[in-house]
Amino acid sequence: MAVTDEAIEKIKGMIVSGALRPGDRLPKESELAADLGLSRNSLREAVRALSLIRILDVRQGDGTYVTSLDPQLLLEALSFVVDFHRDDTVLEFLAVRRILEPAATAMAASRISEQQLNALTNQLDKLGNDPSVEELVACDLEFHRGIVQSSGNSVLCSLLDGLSGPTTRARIWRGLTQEDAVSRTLHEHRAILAALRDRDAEAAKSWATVHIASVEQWLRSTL
Amino acid sequence: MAVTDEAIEKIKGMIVSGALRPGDRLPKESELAADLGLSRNSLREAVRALSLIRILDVRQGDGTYVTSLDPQLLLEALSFVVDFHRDDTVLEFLAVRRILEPAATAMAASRISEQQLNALTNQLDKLGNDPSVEELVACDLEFHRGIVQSSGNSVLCSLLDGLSGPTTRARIWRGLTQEDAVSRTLHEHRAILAALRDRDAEAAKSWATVHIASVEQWLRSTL
DNA sequence: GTGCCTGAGACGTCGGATGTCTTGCACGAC
DNA sequence: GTCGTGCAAGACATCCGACGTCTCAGGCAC
Repeated sequence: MAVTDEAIEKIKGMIVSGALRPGDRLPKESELAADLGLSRNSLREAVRALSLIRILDVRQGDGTYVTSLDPQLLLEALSFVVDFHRDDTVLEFLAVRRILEPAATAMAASRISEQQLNALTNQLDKLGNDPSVEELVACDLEFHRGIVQSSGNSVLCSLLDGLSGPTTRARIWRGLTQEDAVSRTLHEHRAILAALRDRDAEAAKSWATVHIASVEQWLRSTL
Repeated sequence: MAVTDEAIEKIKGMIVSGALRPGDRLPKESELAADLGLSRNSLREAVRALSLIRILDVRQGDGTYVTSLDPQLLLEALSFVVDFHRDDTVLEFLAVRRILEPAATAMAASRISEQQLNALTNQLDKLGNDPSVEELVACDLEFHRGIVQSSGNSVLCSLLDGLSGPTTRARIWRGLTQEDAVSRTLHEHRAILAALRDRDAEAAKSWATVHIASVEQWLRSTL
């Protein structure tokens, strides 16, 4: 194994074993390189790789630190990876989202706060009845993110956030080519929100499924 | 933005835009560095970071290539990230798995081949009635992976593969501390397999839920 | 035709030099 | 005494050039 890969594993080991805790500062590059037995150049490759996936946080002029290691932060790297997927796998991502999002919405039904419900309502009201496609899709993302956050599971939330990225483009195409898509989306959002307000997990789940399935069906028919 | 980060973005852009396709070979380091306007060292940091998440594949003495970009390959990086999570978030991972795995099992019910069913049967038979805990957990992983592969969604499959890692340890603890866990697991596996053979998606889903929920419940009670 | 050998090409690693940024401290004005 | 400015140290950012190691292809011997 290359020395850089060894260094990656060793740093990973230090964190997993607890020798380095979230927020801790690493020894300076030259020291750490000497400790691990490699050059500073090679060590930097390892550090850079770990910082790309949000394990380390390097601050020029200051030092290198272990991040909080929150699921949210680490799964952020997921969206970077997901960006690379080509359009022919969008359907698979969408299928996964169709599994997760209704479940998250159902979970949210029993946990969402009045405050959050009002915030979602305001958000939908503000959008009006005839938004642009871009506005609608942005609102769509925000709406679902708000609900999923209320599921209380940060891993689930981050995962959906990462998966939603690649389907965003698909939703924009749909809005541009399918005429009733906008009004249908608005209607479905209202229905989901109403179900949440009723604390009706089953209804919320069903509406969420319908909501995503309609995108999926459209996409499947156009590919 | 640092030159290395710029390089990462530029390489990413070349791939996403299609200028570089899966399997393509990159210009040699010195050339690419010159093209992108940075030193070879800095470029190498970018390449190393992208190879950690399986975007690039560097082969010493040969060259640097774009990987296949399969969902399977890219989500493999997920397990690397997941390794960093501390035990207090295992429950959240397990909750996500409890959503995905039953859904995947249900999908498999209508698609799984006779051949695959027989393979799973053999696998369970080979394990016998009194396996060691380690054997059981290894078999458990293999069993579920086989089923999820039959769901026909490679994104789903890779995602579950990545999520299953951190819960593995939990399952081992359980096997060691809860006496009837082994026999119960064996029984549940048989039940899932029987449901699949009957092409009964609903039953398969329910058994899969029960299967995971029992681990989850035990874990929740011991933390 | 087969197999070994060799050389070119490309990545792997290293050491050092210089630039840039952050931070903390000391000094001086108010 | 307090606040603000300026300097200096520490740490990361970037670069250059050199040498080691590995892979692969082509030539040569059998």
